[in-house]
Amino acid sequence: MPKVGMEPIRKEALVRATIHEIGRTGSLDVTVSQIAKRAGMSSALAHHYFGSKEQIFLAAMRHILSLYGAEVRGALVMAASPRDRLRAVVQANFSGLNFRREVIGAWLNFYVLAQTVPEAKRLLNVYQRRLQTNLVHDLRKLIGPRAEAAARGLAAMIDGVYIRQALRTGAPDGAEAAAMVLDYLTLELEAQR
Amino acid sequence: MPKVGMEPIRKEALVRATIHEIGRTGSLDVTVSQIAKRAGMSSALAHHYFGSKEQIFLAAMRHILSLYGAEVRGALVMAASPRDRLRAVVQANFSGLNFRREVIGAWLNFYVLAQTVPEAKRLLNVYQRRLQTNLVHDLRKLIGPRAEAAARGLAAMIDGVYIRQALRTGAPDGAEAAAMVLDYLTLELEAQR
Amino acid sequence: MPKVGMEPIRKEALVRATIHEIGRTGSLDVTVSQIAKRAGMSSALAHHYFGSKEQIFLAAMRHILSLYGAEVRGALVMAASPRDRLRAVVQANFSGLNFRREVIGAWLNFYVLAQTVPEAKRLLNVYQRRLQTNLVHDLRKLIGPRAEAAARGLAAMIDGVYIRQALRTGAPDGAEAAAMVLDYLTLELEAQR
Amino acid sequence: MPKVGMEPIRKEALVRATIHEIGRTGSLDVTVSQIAKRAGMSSALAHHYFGSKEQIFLAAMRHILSLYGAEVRGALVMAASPRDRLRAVVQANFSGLNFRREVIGAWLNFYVLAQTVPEAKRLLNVYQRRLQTNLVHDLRKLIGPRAEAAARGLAAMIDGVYIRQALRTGAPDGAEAAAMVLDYLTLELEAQR
DNA sequence: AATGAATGAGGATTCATTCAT
DNA sequence: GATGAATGAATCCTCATTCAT
Repeated sequence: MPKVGMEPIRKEALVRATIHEIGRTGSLDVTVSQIAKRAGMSSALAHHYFGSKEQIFLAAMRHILSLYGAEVRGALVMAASPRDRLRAVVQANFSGLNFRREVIGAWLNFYVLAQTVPEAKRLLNVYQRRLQTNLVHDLRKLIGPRAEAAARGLAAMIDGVYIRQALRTGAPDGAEAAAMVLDYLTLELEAQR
Repeated sequence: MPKVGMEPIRKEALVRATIHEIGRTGSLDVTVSQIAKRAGMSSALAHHYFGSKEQIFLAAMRHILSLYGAEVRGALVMAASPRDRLRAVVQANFSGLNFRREVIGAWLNFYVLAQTVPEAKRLLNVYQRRLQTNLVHDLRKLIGPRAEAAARGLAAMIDGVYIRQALRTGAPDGAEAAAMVLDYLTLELEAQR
Repeated sequence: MPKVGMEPIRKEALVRATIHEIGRTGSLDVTVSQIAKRAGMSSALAHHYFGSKEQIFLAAMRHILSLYGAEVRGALVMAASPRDRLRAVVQANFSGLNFRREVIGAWLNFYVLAQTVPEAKRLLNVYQRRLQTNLVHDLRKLIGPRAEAAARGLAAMIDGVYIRQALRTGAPDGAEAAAMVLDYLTLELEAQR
Repeated sequence: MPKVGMEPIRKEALVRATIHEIGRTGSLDVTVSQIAKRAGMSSALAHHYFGSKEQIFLAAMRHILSLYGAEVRGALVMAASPRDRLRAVVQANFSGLNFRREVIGAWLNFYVLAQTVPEAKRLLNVYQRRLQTNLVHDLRKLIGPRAEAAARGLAAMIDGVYIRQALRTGAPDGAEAAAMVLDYLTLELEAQR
């Protein structure tokens, strides 16, 4: 019987290494060899499992989006009121495994990848739509017809905070970042129209 | 007689071509040859004038930032009250030569370039600081100590709108984009604290 | 109990698959994996049985040459006169399992293989000598000293017909091919010198 | 003014080197680096001029076919009667720059190339059609309706002689090869039907 | 000023082959 | 007997950059 069951282990190692390398260099100009080396294997094996560099990148994206989704879902189970849920969603963007230096760097580069690779674009669109849906769902109960516009504003600010963090030096401060968006959320909720 | 005074002409052609190509491909993976070809010259000449690909990119960045600055200044001369000035600054981000498809694509990629090239990072920081200064200057008169935070929020949303536009298909709608940020500005100004 | 006696079965499957793949692609640029996959096993097993890709190719050659030899011998048992025997030999080249598309493609590539691999060259030389011997044996009885030259001419034409068929599209027409060589044979036999 | 006019020189050097290398190794498994090295340049330059390995191969094929065509045309100008012209065409196949070891090796491999590359197939078809036309043109005057079949036989034998020569060791003997085909030609011309 | 010529360095990808189980 | 795992060694091709003219 062959040595078996390595595939998921190797793939995960490669995905981690990819995120790490993209985050470290801040760029998609990462070689498969670099990634493979960091993951402790030959570049040939990386190709064996993923077929191409593009697929490796996409797997890394899916991983990040999946972590993100889990974080959001995790935050939501604890929230009761619409107000709490909104705050939870916002905070999930800046907590846990999400708002780490390397993930932020990777995220920025995925936006670039999406300019070229249709599947990357699709994945980002899925992410955006989910966020929008999540926000609108609760906003509507609180501010009615203005929910859509407010959700777009919140989503834009979240993305903006991410991209700006990519320029900063030093460790990201998730609390500070969340506070900024939460302030905006409060304004929207308290606006009297 | 030798051709004289070609340098600024050539350089400008290269800068334009660079922005165009980055915008077109949505990526920094643009070859010097592509750029030079579009600018109507050989890649050797491009190197002759700029020395390296990195310098070409930086010149393109400076060009975009300079266009941006001019647009903002132009908008400010017509504005009288702090409120008008704030609206003018916001709108300048989404009007004229700024909020075009190719410029948006280039902008996104400059954030990536800044991860690797210190001078690019410096340039983006200058841009951010100016925007912040501009906003705070007038916000302070209207909302006092909350000016700093509000300015950061506005700047983040502006960047977020840019990055999100990069994912969209079709021509950018500057008016719609500006409206989103102006709504947020209004909220900040009307907040009662 | 271990599976026994698999070796000949596996080997034959590999040989068939090799001929098929070489014929299909019309080239020796066939990977061991492709061959093994078609033969329903892993490429590791292919190596286990044959030791190297070269040995797989050589086994395929031997297989084809052996089919060829059987076809010729089979044709000869039914022939009585020298004239009949000559016609039988010629026809055997273009009948049965020989003049099939994939075998023709493989044959052409074996000539290429023979340029590099001595054993392949040796095998093709054996084939050529046998054909020559067969033809001369009967030709001598009919046309005496001109037998050698005529045999060389016939053999050359046979090979030429093969190589030309490799360029054609569509199914090979063995009857037509045989007729061409038989016409030439008739000329040699009827020549009056 | 730039250093200029190298292109045809480089291209020709590459074509020669390609034929040499294919002939030497007897295979298409020749690397661009090998070819470029023999042609006295970097592999990058080879790509610069030809774009791809396939194009280099095709250029080599065209070169050989063009030499071949020139040889045939050269032989025809001196021939007067149909009989002379036929002999001239046959002999041209085995004289001059054609029936050299390396060219023969290349020729064989072009048949293999034609299995994969459509343009290579087209080129070989052109060659075959021209030869056929040449032969039929004069044969018809001498043997009427049998011309077509006889031309096919002659062409097949010529190709067969080539492929068989590829197996031999030592320098090709053009005279001997031509004699074999000329004998067959004589038979066709003298056949009484 | 301008460019064709030229290359070194590198990168994705492939594949025959070996190994551990 | 059988195979998934694993890799070293290639190979094609690209590209920023330099140079001679």
